[in-house]
Amino acid sequence: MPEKMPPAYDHEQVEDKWYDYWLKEDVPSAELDRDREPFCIVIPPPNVTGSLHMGHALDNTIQDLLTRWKRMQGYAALWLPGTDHAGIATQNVVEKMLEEEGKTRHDLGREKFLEKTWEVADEHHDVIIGQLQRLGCTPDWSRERFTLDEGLSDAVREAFVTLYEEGLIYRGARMINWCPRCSTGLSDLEVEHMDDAGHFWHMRYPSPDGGPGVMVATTRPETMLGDTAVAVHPDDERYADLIGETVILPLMDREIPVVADELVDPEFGTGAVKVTPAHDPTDLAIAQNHNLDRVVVIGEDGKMTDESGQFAGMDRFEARREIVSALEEQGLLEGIEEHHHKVGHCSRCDTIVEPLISEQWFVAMEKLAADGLRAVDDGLVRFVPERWTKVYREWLENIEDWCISRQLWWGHQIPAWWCTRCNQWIVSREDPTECLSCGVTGLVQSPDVLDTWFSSGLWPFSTLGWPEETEELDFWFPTSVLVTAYDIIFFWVARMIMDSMHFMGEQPFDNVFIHGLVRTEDGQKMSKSLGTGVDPLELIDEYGADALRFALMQMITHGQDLRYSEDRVVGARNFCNKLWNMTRFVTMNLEDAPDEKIDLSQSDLSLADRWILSRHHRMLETIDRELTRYNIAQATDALYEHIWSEFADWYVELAKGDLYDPETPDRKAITQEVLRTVLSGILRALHPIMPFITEELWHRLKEDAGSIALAEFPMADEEMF
RNA sequence: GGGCGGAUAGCUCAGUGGCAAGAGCACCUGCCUUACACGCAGGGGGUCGCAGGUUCAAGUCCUGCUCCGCCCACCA
Repeated sequence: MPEKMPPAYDHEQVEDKWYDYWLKEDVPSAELDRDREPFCIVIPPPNVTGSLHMGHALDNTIQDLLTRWKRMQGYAALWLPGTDHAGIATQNVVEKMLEEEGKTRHDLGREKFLEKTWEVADEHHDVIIGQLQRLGCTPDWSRERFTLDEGLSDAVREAFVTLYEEGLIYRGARMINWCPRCSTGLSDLEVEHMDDAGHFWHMRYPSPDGGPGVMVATTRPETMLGDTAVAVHPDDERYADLIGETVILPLMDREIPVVADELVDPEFGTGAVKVTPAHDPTDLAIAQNHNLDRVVVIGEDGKMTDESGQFAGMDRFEARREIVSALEEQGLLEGIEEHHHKVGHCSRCDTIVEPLISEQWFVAMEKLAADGLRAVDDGLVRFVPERWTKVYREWLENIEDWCISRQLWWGHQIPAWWCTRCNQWIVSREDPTECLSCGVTGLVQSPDVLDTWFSSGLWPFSTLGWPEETEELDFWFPTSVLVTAYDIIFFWVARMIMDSMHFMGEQPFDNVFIHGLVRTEDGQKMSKSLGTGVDPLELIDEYGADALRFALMQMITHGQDLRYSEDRVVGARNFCNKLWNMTRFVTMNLEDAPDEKIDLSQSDLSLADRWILSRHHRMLETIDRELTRYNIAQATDALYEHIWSEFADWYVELAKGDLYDPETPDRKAITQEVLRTVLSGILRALHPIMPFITEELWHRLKEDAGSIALAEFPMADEEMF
């Protein structure tokens, strides 16, 4: 006899027990079994920058649900877990910790700083794994990976060297986004363009003969110190006479030419553009058309360089103020307008980025992008919902080369060594001890590390063993589905597809299921720093993991952001209680059930029996159909509706008549069989969403069934009835 | 400047051209009926953003517009 069930479900009595049981029973482990169909999901590796938020809870519940569902259907289902070192993000977290002690990373030095970062990363890793387990997630822990572990580092090196050998990675001086605070180059994606309130300063560059010269307008007066020309549109009649002439650059007393260039928009500002080739991408393009000099006036530290005359050494924004007042004193400032414009900020530390010409490593994107486009054009990768394909396409069609080197410490150091004698880079799979050309020893490795997304791009195959030709790759690759939010389609999804097409010759995954972001009840972004974040663990403590999972799965929409509301979790907790009490009722009424299982297909079923069995079948079909289409909320709702409105409200109520009538023992036996059959089917179907309570209730039901064998739980590929 | 998404009950949202538009929460009225008050039975509440059009039939398809949100882009 099972112990008596209390009248309310208490998740705390259940959850840890079953997670330990799953580990003991090896439930998460995926067996490479060629007699079964492969199914594989690789986790979007959480950053080891902190703990998991609601978005992770959502994303990982979906993956756990899909994995459990496939596992129950008999697939060789692998959900491969891991974490991401998250280069710049983690480095920033550690730098902020040091800042509180009044230190910078340079006070520690590279080695000590990395030691500290490993400590922080390990700590966060353990928190993250604990959180996934509390959530009930069952990825195959024996295959867990980290983007900085040995195997993945080998994969990174293999990818880098191969691309270099193919001429797809090159080093060059190009204009990039520079964060003076992080003191590193950034990729275009790592810059957030924010609509900042600024000013539009109109200033006059007079003619050498003392004439009026030309009026230019700028939002960044400090760059004027590096001007080497003024540009106007070739067809702009206002300035026709000036083209080919020169003007005097104020404050620097430099004579600079007026050039004509199609890139100038005559409608904007004064129609005359000050040209600062070293600090603006458009200006650089103009400079290249006219062979203009580049004068670097802003350094990597965000301070004015020695080329800045009297402003040398000033912070760039201090210089801006000083220059404006200096121009004003000289009567050359002819107007200030309020001006809202997009200003690039470092996505990690919010500092205003500075466009600089810098020597960096780049990935040439043209060929890779073509491969990436082919993947969707040939239907190798399918986005769900389909509309994201267009977003993906448009990004790839307009892509620029990718700056992959970072002047940071936390990450994969670039496998390139400088030979001072030959003045060339040696890029190699093995750490070279001497120059391959001249044999000189004492080569120095580039101190730079790779953009963190370089390693994540390889994730779907590096985690399965690439560049080794492993059995795992052969069996599980391409993986089945990638589950992620839309905000990293460019950063990550696109790069995985390109890399996979390039290195593996096939797609990394057949489907990409894109979901939205979890927002607060009033639609704000959830953010720890804004205090709008909700900690999934607190909800699990209060309502249980199953309630949280169920609520999240009910809220999923296709690529639409979802608003989190605690009411949903309360509702899901109530649903758990309903389920608990349904099972309590059924087990109480099964105590005197016959020892022999009744074959319902040979029984004289009542209308109610036939109705609930048919509804039950319909529900199972709906689940399968909707999950196949990634309509997770629809599947979840179908369960809820069937369990509560059909089974509990109607069948269980109707069953009471038969159960309590001593005159009709045959009827009662059939009813008992139907109750047991439908309830066990419900528990199985619900298990991928609510694994803890269903496992508990299943075992209670099974115990109660005595000698009658129920199909093994949670395997559902056996006969349901 | 380009692109995308949304606008359906007080709130959050389902709704895959066709029975009288749905759910959860909230609200109202009864019920502690021995599985469950985290519950049961019942109820009120919507000109489906606006204007046209296609169709026997439109919340659903087409066109235009309004408002909200997001993404991309080197307009100084």
